[in-house]
Amino acid sequence: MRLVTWNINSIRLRMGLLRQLTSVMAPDMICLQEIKVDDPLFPLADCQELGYPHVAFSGMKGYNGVAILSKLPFEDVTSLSRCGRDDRRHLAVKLAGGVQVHSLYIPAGGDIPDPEQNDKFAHKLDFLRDMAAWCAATIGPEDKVIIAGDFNVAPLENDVWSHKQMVKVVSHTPAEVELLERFQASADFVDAMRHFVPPSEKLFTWWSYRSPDWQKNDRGRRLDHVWVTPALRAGLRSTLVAREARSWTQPSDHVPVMVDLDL
DNA sequence: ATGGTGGCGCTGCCA
Repeated sequence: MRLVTWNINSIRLRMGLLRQLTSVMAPDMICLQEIKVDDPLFPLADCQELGYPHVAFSGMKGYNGVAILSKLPFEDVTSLSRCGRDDRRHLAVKLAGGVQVHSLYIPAGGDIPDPEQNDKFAHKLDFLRDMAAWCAATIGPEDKVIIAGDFNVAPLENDVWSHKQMVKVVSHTPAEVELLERFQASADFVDAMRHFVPPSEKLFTWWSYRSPDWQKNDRGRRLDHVWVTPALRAGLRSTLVAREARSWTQPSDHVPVMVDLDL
């Protein structure tokens, strides 16, 4: 099974790029984040025309929103609310055979890395705690679960262009990294990308819109992740970051991340 | 130290 996760930053604006992605990579499943469209306006027919008859989506007007496109049939579509908010950041489906696939969009957290001064950072930390508690309570040791999405945290030193210059910048602060690790430990998740790429190697999935020379300076971060439970570890086959997508016409600031695995 | 860009949708909010 080939799975791709992508923060598309408006599905309606980038339907053409989604088509490009499907023709280049031919994924069986696509987890999308930041679709930025209310459910009644979701381009369902367009997604099905791309070869994905099974589509789940949970959107809202203007912000957030997650979706799952699939060639494989699924059931038990669940839109999960986190931190008592209905902000459309977590969607789960179940494939035949019981494998769960989740599309997740963790809050970015604003600019100031202090929960006392910044409600958005407090929300991000709460969201990470919520995920850890929920996974610990609902995922058993034999369960096959894939959680993919924009986690908005770059945990390792080589998940950012400069650990030293980023350690006080939201996305790479110790408080977030520690809670992301707790979330990861809650179901003993395997980081599928780092399963193949050693931690000594830089690996990014996002480059800011604010640096026009993003290729030259390469000041990226690895904000997008695919995690699998131990029951799927032996099935992991390969991973790829579609870095070239950052140079597509009118790109998202995130690029697609692909993982091949046997279920 | 600062400001830099982009999407939504029409005013600032969010990333």
